[in-house]
Amino acid sequence: MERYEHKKVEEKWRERWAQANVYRTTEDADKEKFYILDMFPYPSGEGLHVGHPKGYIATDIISRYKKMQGFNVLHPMGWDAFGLPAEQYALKNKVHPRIGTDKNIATFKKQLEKISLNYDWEREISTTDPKFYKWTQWTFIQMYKKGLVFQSNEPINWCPSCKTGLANEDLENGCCERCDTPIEKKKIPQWVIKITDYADRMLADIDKLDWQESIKESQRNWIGRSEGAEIDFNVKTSKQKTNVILMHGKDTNPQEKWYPWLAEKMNVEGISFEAPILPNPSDPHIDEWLEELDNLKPNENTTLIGHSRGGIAILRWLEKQSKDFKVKKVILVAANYAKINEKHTEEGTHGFYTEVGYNFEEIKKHCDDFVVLHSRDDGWVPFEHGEINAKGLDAKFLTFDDKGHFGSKLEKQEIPELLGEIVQEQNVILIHGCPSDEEKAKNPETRTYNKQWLSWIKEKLEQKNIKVDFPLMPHPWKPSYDEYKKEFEKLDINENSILIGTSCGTSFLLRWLGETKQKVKSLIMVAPWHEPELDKKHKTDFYNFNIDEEINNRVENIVIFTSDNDYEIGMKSAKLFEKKFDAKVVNIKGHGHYLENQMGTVEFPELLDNVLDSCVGVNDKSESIKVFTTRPDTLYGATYMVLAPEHELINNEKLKIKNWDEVVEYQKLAQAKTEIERTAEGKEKTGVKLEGVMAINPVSGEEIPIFIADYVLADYGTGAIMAVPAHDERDFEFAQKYQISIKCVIEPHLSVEIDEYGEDVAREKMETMRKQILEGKLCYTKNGDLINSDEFTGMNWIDAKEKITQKAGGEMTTSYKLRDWVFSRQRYWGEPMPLIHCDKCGVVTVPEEELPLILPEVESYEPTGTGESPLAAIDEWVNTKCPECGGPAKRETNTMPQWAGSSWYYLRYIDPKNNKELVDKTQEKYWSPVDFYVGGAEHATRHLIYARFWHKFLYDIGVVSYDEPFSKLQTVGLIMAEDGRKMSKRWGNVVNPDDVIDRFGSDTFRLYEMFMGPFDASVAWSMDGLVGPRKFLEKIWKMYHLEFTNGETSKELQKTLHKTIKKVGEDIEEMKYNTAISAMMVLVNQLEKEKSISADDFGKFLTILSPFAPHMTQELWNKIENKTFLIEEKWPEYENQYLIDDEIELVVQVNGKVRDKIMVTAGLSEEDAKEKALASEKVKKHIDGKEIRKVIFVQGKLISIVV
RNA sequence: GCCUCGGUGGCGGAAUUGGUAGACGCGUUGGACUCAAAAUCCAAUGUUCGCAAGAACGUGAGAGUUCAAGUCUCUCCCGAGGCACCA
Repeated sequence: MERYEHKKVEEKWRERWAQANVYRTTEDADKEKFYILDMFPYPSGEGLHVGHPKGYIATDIISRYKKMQGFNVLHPMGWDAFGLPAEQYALKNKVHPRIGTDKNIATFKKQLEKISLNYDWEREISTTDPKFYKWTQWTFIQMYKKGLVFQSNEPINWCPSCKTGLANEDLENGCCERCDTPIEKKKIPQWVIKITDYADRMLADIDKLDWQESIKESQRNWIGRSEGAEIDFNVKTSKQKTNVILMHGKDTNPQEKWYPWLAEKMNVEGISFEAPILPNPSDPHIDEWLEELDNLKPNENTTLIGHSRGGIAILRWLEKQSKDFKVKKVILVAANYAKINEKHTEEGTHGFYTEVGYNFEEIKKHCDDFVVLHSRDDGWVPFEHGEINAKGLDAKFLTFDDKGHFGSKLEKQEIPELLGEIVQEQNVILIHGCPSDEEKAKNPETRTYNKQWLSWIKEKLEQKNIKVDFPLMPHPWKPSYDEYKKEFEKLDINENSILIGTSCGTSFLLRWLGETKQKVKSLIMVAPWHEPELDKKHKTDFYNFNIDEEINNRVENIVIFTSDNDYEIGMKSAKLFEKKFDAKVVNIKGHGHYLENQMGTVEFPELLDNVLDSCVGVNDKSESIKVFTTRPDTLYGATYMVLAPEHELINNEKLKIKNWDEVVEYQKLAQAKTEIERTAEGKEKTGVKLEGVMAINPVSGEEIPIFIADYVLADYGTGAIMAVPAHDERDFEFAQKYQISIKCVIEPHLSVEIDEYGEDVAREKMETMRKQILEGKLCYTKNGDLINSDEFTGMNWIDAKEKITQKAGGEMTTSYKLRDWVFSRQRYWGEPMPLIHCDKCGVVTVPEEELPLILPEVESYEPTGTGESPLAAIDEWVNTKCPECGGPAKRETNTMPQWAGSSWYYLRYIDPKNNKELVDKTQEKYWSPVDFYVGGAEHATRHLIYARFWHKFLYDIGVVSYDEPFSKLQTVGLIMAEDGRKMSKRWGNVVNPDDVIDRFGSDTFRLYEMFMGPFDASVAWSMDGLVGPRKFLEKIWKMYHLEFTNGETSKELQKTLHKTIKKVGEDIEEMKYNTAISAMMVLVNQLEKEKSISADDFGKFLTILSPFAPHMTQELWNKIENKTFLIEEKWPEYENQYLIDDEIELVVQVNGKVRDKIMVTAGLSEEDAKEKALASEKVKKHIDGKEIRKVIFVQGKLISIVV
C-alpha cells in the first residue's frame, strides 16, 4: 500500500494550483461578494512562529468554504512594513531599512505559501510602497484641509529609548509599549489629528457592529464618554488682609474704654488686631512708644488707630519712616496737635511735643488715607487740634458734638463710626436714567424708564447677599447736581462700592467722582450720556462739567455698556469715555438706549455678570476656573478645588500667589515624575495649597481653597476639579490628609443599600453608616437625595444635576477619555508628512500632483533625540519652494506613525493598482465593507480606533460608501508555548511552522491549529497533540487504498455523513472549527468500522474536509476519478431525510435520576412511552410500589417519573 | 478598584441553551501482530465501594429555584484579559 507522503502530495498540488492560478479573486458582478480579511502582519526579522498562522488558517477555511458556496471572495494579504525594528536593524547593520524589510517580507511570504493559504497574491500591498503611501499622504492632506490636523506644543509622551513621541494609545502602564521604557513628558511641536471630533460617532456606531462584546467594551472604554457639567468657579485674589494696630492713650490700657469692644469687632470680622500695653502709660516716653510700634512692624496693609496720646505717637512714628514706606490708613481719635504750648513742654511730655508740631508733609508721604475723629466737647484735647490735624493731613474729618474725649462720655464704650472706617462693606448703587419726555418723567410710575431691569438686577444681587441701593433721584427731568449729590451722599460710598449709572445717571456719577476724588471699586455706565449743551435747553446745572481723566486711577474697573442702535449722543459718549478712561466696552446689539421697550426684557444678565465679577474682586473673566464634573448635584459639597500642576491659571500673575516658590517646586516635582510614579496604585496623594487665592463656590457663595495636586490630570476634562470630599473617594483621601472640611450633601439611601447588600444587612448597617457619612467620617459615592443644599435640599439627584448646574451658570456637557492622536514621529522609517513650512504663507500642503512625497535617502538613520527627525539633516530635501508663493520654504521632517498605513490598507486591496484614486468608487461599493475581519485582540483599541476614525473620515469626504470598515470582527486566541509562557525568542520556546510542516505536513498543521481548542481561547502548543490530526488523515488515506471507497454506503453511515455535512458548515460559520473536526473524526471512526462507502459519498466527505486539509483531500479527490480542483467544487448539500432518526434512545428517569435507556420509535406518544418505561425491570426496582405523582415527557428525549 | 470573559477527568476540550456530563483528540493501562521495538489494530480509562450485577458521589465553594442545574438566581473564592487618580 502506498504510504501517505505529505511532502510529495503537498508540493505537487501547490504547483498545480499556482499554475492554474486558482486563488485569483473572481469578480463576477452577479455573484454575491464576501470580503474576508486578516490583520496584515509586521514582517519582523524573526519570521513567523506557529501562533501567527492560526488566524490565517481560520480565514482561509472560511474563504474556501464561501468560494465553494458560490461567493466572490476577496481574501488578500499584505505587509505593515514601516516601523521601528526595521530601522533599528538598519542602524546596527548600516543597510537601508528597505533592504531588511524586503528580505523579511520574502521570508514571511515563503512561510505563508507553505501553508497554502488561498490569498490572491496579485493584490499584495505594502505600506512602505510609495504607490501605497501616496494615498496615506493624500488622506492626510484631506484631513489637513478639513482642519482636522493641528500643531500642538503641549507636552507629549516621549520615549527616551526610541527617541520619539508617542500617542496615548502607544503606552502601557506609563511605559513605551515597545521597549518598556518609562515615558517622559516632553515639549516638542507635534502634529496632532483631532480624532476626538469623531468620538461621539465612533461610540454610537459601536452598536451596529457584529463584534465580540469584549472588544466593543474596550472601544467604549477607550473613548470613555462621561456626561456631566462644566461649571465656572470665580477666583478671588484674597485682598491683602488688613491688620489693625491700636495705640491707646495716656493713663489707660487696652482693657479699658472702647478698646475691648473694638478688639471683639475685629475678631468677628476676622481682622488681625493688636493693641499692646504701652510702656509707662501714666508718664509715657515717646522713644519707648515708638520702639513698641517698631516691634509691631506695620506694613502697607496696616491700619493704625491712635487715641489721644497714641495718635501723637503714630504721627511721630510716621515722620521718621523711610521714603517708600506706607501704611494703609491712619485713624486719629481725639489726637492732639502736638506743638509745644503753655501746658506742654517737650521735656515734660518726654518728646511727644515739639517746637514745630507735626511735619504733615512728611507724614503724608507714608499714608494716603487719614481719618480724624474729634468731638466739640472734648475737655482734654481742644476741637481745634482735630481741625488742624484734619487739615494738615487732608483727612476725612468726622466731627461729633457730645463724645467728649472718647472716654467716659462714650455710649456703651462703642464708636460705630470708627468701625465703618475699618470694615467697608461692599455695596452696589444704582442710579437710574430719566425719560426725555417731561410728562412721562413727572409720573412716578414711568419716571424711571429702566426701573424694571434695575429692579431685576437689584433682586438678583440681593439673592447673593450683596447690599444694593437704588435711590430715586429728585425731579430727574430737570436735574440739579446739588440735589442729586445730597440724595446720593446719604448712601455709604466707599472704595468697595460699585456704582452703576444709566443715561443721565452716568453724567452725575462722572461729575461726582471727579469733584470728590472718591475711590470706588467699579463704575459701570449703561448707555452713557454726556451732553454739555443740554443745560441751556433744560435750564439746569447738571450736564456741563469737565471730565476728570484721573477717575481712571481711582476706580479699579470701568465698564461701558452701549449698543449699535443707541442714540447718536449715547454712542458718541460711549466712544468718548472709552477713550478717556481706557474702559472696557460691551456692545449688546439691539438694546438701543437700554430703554425697557427697546430691550424687550427685564433681564440683563450681561450686566449682572459684570457686577458679580467686580464683587468677588475679579475684573477679567479668564480668572475663573472651569471644572468638569459628573456630579453637579454635589456642588454644595465642594469644599475645595484642585488644579492639575500644569494648569495655565497658576501662571496668571494677577493671582499673586503668595507661596510661589513652593508651587513652582511642586510643579517641577510633578513633571519629573514619570507617568508610573504619578499613577502608582495606593500612592498617597500630594498637593500644595495656593496661598492668597480662594475660589467662590458658585451656588453656596462660600470661599474655598485652591490646591494643585497631581491626582488631577491636565489633559482630561478641564484640568481642574471641584473637590467634593464627602462624595468622592479621591477627594476624601486628600481632604483628610490636608484637613479640609468635608460637607455631606447627599443623604444615603436605604433602597440603594438594599439593592447592594440585601434588606437585612442594609437595615442593620444603615444607621451607623449614615451617621458616619453625615459627620464626614465616611465617603459616600452613591446616589441619594440632596441635603444641605439650600433650595435643592430634598430633591433627588437626577433632577438636581441639571438644576444646580443651571443655578451655577454652568452647562451640561460630555467629556471623553480619548485624546487627540499625536501623529508625528521623530524617526526615519515612516511616511514623510506632506507639509511645507513657508515664512510667508505658513504651513502649506504639498500639491496633490506631487504625491507620493518619497522618503529620501539619508546618510544616518540615527534619531537625533532632540525632537528632530533624521530627515532634518538632508538639506537638499528639506529646502524646497513654497507651492503657493514660490519662495524658499522647508519641508516638515517628521514622519507618520506606523498606525497610519494600517488605518486604511484594507481599502487598497479592492483596487491595489489604481494610480488615480485611493480606490475606484464602483469597486469600493461592491466589495466594501470587510465582511469578516480576524486578528489579534491586542489591536482592540489602537488599530481599530484609528481605522474606524480614518474610515469615517473617508466616508465624510465621499471616498467610501459605508461608515464602518469592518462589519464582523473576531479575535484569535494566542498560542502559548509548551511551557505555558508566551512564545518568545527570549524564552527560547518558539516553534517554527516550517519545522512542523516538514515533519507532519501542512494539512496536519492546519488541522491541529484548528482542533486545539475554541478559536478565541489561548491554548498551549503541544507537539504530542499533532499526532491526532495526523492519524486522522492517515486513516482517510488508507480508506482509499484499502478500497473502502468502492463499496456501498450503509444507511447508518449516510445519516452520519449528512449530519456531518450540516454540522461542519454550521461550525465554520460560527468559527467552531474544533467541533467541526471532531464531527468528521466521528464519521471516519464509523467508516472505519463499516469499511465500505460509495465513491460519491467519500467525495462529499473529502469536499467538506478540503478547507481544512486542502492537499490530501485534493489528491484523493483526483484518485477517485475527478479532474477538478476541490476549491472550485460546490459545497455539498445535506439531505433532510438522513437527519431524522426513526428509532431513538429514550431516557427514563425516576425522581430526576437516569435509571434506564430504552430504544423506541421516534414518534412515540406519551402514553406508549409511559407504558414502556414502566415495563422496564430497572425502573420497576426504583418505583417499587410507590405512588406515581407525576410524569414528564419530552418528545424524542426522555420520560421522567416522579414518585 | 471598575468592566468583560472564564473555572468541567491526568491533559486540550465537548455538551443541541434547563433534559443521558465528559463527544473528539492526547496520554495511560491491558491485549493482538512481531524474535523484538516502532507503527498499526482491538479493548478499557471521572472518583469511590464491589468478583460482579450495581450503587453512591461528581462540572471552583456554599445556598436556592425545578420532576430535572455544568447551564437559571444569590453569596463567596480563584484565574485570564481590558481599563485604571478619567473628576
